[in-house]
Amino acid sequence: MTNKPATIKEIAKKLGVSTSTVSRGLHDHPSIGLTTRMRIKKVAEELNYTPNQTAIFLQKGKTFTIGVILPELSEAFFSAAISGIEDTANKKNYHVLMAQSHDNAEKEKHLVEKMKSHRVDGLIVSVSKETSSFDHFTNLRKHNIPVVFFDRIPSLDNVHYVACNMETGTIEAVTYLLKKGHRAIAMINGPSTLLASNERKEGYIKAHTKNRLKYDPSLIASCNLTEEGTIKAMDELLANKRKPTAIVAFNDYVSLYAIRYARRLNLTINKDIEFVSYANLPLINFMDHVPTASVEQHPYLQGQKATDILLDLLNNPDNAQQAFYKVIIESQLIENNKTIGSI
Amino acid sequence: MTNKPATIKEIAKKLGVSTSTVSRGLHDHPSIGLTTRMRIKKVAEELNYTPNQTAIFLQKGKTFTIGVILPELSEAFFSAAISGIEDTANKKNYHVLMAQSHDNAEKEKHLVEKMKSHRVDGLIVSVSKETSSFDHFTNLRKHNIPVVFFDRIPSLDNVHYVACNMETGTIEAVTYLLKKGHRAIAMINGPSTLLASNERKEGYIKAHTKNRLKYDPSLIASCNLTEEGTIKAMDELLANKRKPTAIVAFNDYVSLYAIRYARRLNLTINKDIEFVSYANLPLINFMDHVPTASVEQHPYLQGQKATDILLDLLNNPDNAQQAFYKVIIESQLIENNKTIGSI
DNA sequence: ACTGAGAAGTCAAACGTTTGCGTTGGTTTA
DNA sequence: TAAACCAACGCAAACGTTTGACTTCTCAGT
Repeated sequence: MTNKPATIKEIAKKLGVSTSTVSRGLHDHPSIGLTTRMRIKKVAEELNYTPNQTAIFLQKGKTFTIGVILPELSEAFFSAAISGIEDTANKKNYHVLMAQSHDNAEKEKHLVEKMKSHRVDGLIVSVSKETSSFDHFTNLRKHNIPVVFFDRIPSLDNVHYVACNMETGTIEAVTYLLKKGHRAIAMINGPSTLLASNERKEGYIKAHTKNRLKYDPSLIASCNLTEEGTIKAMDELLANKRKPTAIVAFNDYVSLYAIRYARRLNLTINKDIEFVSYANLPLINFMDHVPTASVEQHPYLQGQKATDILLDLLNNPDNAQQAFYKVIIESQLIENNKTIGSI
Repeated sequence: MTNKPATIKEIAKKLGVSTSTVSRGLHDHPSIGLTTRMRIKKVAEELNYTPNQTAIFLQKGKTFTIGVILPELSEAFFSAAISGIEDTANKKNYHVLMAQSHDNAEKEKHLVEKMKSHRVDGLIVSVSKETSSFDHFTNLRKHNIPVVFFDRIPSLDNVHYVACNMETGTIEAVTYLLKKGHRAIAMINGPSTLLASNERKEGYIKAHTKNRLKYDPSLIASCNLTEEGTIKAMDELLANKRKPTAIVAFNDYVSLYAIRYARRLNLTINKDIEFVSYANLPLINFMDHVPTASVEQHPYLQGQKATDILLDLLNNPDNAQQAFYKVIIESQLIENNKTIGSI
């Protein structure tokens, strides 16, 4: 008997009223008398009634669900981001349908289809590394499904996005090192295909010119973000005529690879060479030899903002087609306060 | 025109057939002629038809969606687990509706309600630390919503779960230390309310008796898993008449807190005192002073298994009420191969 | 030429809600 | 006292699919 969930019909029958009355009663519609309203709610309680959302979805043509497609949940950055998404979505009674592309363009395409057929109200996406065509996203506009991108933004005009400006953080980082007296500051950058790499480079250059120092291109090395790539880049930089005394690394991992390698070369961290990096991973707190500072990219905040934007788009559909949200979160240099220090 | 998604009705009208024909045609029902079937599919393609899942849900009384409630996504363990859940669910064309309890019992209750009204077909749960009453879960049985727990299992009979057996891993860990010559092996355990704590304790004891050593209760300290708690436990253990030369810590974090504290006390890691721990977090690879081994709990695998079980339960509803899946994954000691070592 | 059997479709109900529009009675207004 | 009004509720359509039951047509078998 408690087998199938109770419906509005049953509670209507039990009270000898119509289903419409029950529906309105449950929603406190003014045209339903107070007494019947109470009786309805009482029976609903007794029968343990919970509205069947799928029916409501069908009827309203909305699902109150937002789809999230991101590359890889196990990356700390993304799990923090989805945490932000989830929290703010839930606050507004929206649900989150999540899926990972595993950085596979084909899979990403499929996921978009799935989300579409699931009739998500909107989509939040951080695109896969390998995605080169964005048709599956632009097509969504025809279906009136707004999309908000975060962090990994497609090179498209007319999209909503929130991203972190790496330039300012980089300027901070380089300036921080300059103030500490470093003059030969190198950078291990990421692949030049990434927007984020360019921002870093720009920041690096601007920080130098701002401080009336000339920018030395040979102090910037690119790498593919793997450990081997990092080592290559290190070799390249250390072989330079101007041997760097500080290095800005693309992210905390690259930085840790580099530090590990530097120590293998018997360089003393923070004496022979100092590191600054990006991401500000929590693991930093447990380590002895770490970058002295790290540029925080606020993944949780990015998730929050992206959700805010999407929800706004959903509630004011007119906004979606004309103006485009381009929210830039300023990255921020954070010094690592090492409780132990390098003993 | 491409505004609202195309429906089965429109394609029926366009072809001058009935909606049922279209529906059947799209599903390759034998009673629809090959030619019309083709025409149907062609028009569907043209109109860019994607079935409205919410309508299907309503009609079938199933949502092909599984709900996942877990404490905290930002914990590496859980993000790995949900990765496993998501991947296997997607493989079978199920969707994942995710939510975090943030270790808050009240919130967890709410989430269950939400999942219910969303008519998820089933639930995968890792219970919050603070949950003491499990009614909101047991009630689900009345609604025929199967639940599979993983990792954090409620102390209930008649539930499906997959968990990692900490006992074997602990035995391995202690034996590992014994073989290395340690005789005073301590343990920093978690709260005794956790099943996982008991398993660790059992393993600890069994490892000793197996090796014909007597078990010394004063070498086991409990802590609340915070840094302060860990320090307290360390103080307690180090003050013992038999000063431990090795410590098995509840998880990698506790272990890192303990190591940090030990170093502050000028103890040399791996000489004065050695650590072994649980979780096998990736960050271990980057650190100098780490537990020499760690018990892997296979979060991804747990997620996979839990999903497999749930899907089986969904497709064979009779299974759900009688037999209860109790899948135990053996934990496994993994030595940390430090590429640097403690210089 | 008649029956029976597929083949190929159609009809309509059902899933659980919501909502515009009607329908009641009863009370106020002029 | 009739016209007007309002509170309180019922009717039925609609959302997009699926599916059991029914219809029509064609053709083979006798």
